[in-house]
Amino acid sequence: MRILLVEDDYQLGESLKSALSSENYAVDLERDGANVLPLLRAGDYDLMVLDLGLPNVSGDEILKKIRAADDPLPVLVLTARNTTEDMIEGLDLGADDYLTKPFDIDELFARLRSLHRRSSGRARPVLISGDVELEPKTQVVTKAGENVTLTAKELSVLEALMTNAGRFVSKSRLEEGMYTWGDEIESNTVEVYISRLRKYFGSGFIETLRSVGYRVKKG
Amino acid sequence: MRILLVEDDYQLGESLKSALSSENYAVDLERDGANVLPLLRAGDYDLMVLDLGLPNVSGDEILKKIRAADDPLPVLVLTARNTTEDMIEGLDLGADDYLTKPFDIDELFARLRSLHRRSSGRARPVLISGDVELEPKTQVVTKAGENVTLTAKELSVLEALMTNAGRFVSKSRLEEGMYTWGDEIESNTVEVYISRLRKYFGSGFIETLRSVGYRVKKG
DNA sequence: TCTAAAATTCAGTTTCGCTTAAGTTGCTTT
DNA sequence: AAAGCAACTTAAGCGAAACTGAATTTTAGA
Repeated sequence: MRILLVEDDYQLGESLKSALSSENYAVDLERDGANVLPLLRAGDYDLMVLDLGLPNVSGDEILKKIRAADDPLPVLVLTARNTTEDMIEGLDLGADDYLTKPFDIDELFARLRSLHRRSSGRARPVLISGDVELEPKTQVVTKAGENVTLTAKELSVLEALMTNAGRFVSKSRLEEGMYTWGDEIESNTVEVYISRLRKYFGSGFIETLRSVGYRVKKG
Repeated sequence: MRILLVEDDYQLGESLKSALSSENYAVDLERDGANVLPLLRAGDYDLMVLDLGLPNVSGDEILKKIRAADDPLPVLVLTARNTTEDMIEGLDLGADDYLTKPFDIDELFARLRSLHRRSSGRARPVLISGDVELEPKTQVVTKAGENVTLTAKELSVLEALMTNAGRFVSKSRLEEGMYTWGDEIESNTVEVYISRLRKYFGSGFIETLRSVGYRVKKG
């Protein structure tokens, strides 16, 4: 799950980033509003968290442009303002949700989960492939009803595969879900995790297509 | 997937080329800006990566001309400049994306994927020929509803045929989709893959026209 | 700070897709 | 009808890609 976090305050930005990372999001932190649109164009983000109080380009501007371009990216807006008027204005601009500082970090998490659920095809709380089930919200995984405990990265790979059940997911795509850009990794980490997942779920669970990617079967 | 890589720096050019090749792109590397337009005219490229700091003809010029000619080719610009102004100027000239040196190779990959998805996502839902369907984005192929798993090169040939359904596609055209120019291979590889595809989809699926090429029927 | 678990790297092994090559089939032309 | 050429098919070797167990490094929690 990739998030673009746009926040100019250094302190807040870094701490939000690490909090989100520990919730298992892949986070890119951007401080300069002017870079946001190019980043979005390139980035394949699932969500954006946008501070409205930016220098250079205002958050409002960014939002307007995104929506003008018909980009359906879910956006959660952060702001210091807190009057009802401001809030309504923000939502009218195309924000999907709104949070006023100071806020509770867990509330942010909850809202992000909800946003994501809403955007990624509504009522599908549980991912299923064969006898393996994954509940994204609680990150609980079961095989044939039995609980399986996975580590964060194992989950990240599994989730990427299962949300794309039936389709091949490339190695680099899987890496994207695990890492923030610039974490340059020159290794076979993905392969290792694929190997681990097969140990948990059986060797037939994940199919390999050489030099294309991996997939799990649908349903 | 064919990419035209325009980069005058020898070192960088070569290493980018090999990196892109290993990501399964067919890459042509051009060092001289003056050759770019003729190449584009001939080349059938899906993407272009353009360094702005070229000798002879400047990258800006090239971009301008391409857009003036209404060529919708997705272009990613590379440059050493990195001020916001330059970036915006680049985008205004018609670049679809922008990356400043030094950059992370994985970021480049991500951006290219995204570029391609955007440009091809526009008008290429599913390719259909008879009871065979191919979803280019996900690389999923079905015959009469049944899933068929193809290898990377098999897919490459099939995709080329199906995007040109109803028309004959020459052998060398099919090779282009699989290889980088200069790899000029004197062999019957294409024939081998045609043979394989017929095994999967029936001998009537692909029609041969001697010394012209192959085609699948439209719709 | 220390320790255990997780993440990552490394290296040896295995697998499988690509290519080649050689023999066969089947058009086409004289 | 025969020759010549293009396409078809099959099978095998090679090499790149993937797999996996274990060692090493990093991280997070006590």
